Amino acid sequence: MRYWLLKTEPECFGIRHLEAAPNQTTFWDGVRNYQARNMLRDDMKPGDRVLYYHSNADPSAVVGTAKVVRGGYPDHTAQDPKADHYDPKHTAMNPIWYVVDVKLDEVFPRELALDELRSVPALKSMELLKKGSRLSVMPVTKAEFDVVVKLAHKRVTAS
DNA sequence: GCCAACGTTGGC
DNA sequence: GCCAACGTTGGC
Repeated sequence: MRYWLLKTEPECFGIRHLEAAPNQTTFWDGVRNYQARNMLRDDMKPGDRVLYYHSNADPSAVVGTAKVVRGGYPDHTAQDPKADHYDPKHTAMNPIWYVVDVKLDEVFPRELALDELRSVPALKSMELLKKGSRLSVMPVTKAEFDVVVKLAHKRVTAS
């Protein structure tokens, strides 16, 4: 089993959208970057765990967890000329872009904003926290995943 | 809105 | 295959 971090924008497909989706499941589409595509297509398998991250948010934060329920399969939205991420080079015969299905695990009792994550020594080498890391899919270690989940459940004491 | 950090494109 | 120009991402 592997561990991942997926980025969404809260207004676009935030964790509340996932929560409201039928069966709390949706396909995670719109990736148009080859490195990220390769991970979706080749590496993400049912049962993998996912940290759900909100980017361009106030504050940007990890807000919950999800599970991969279906591994990479072609992103049909790439074939829709009206879709945001339409790509004429993508066809049913020769798909370029891929999606996975994810199902909500948990909305964290509290968000873990970037600055808080940065303050945790165990997360120092987390991909998300590296300068210039822009991929919307990135691998996370089991240790990092566990630390983040634990932290989200830790009661915050007034300082 | 600024800007750094990438990725992609295309001329050569 | 190099590299400049351009586009996008995303934190701030």
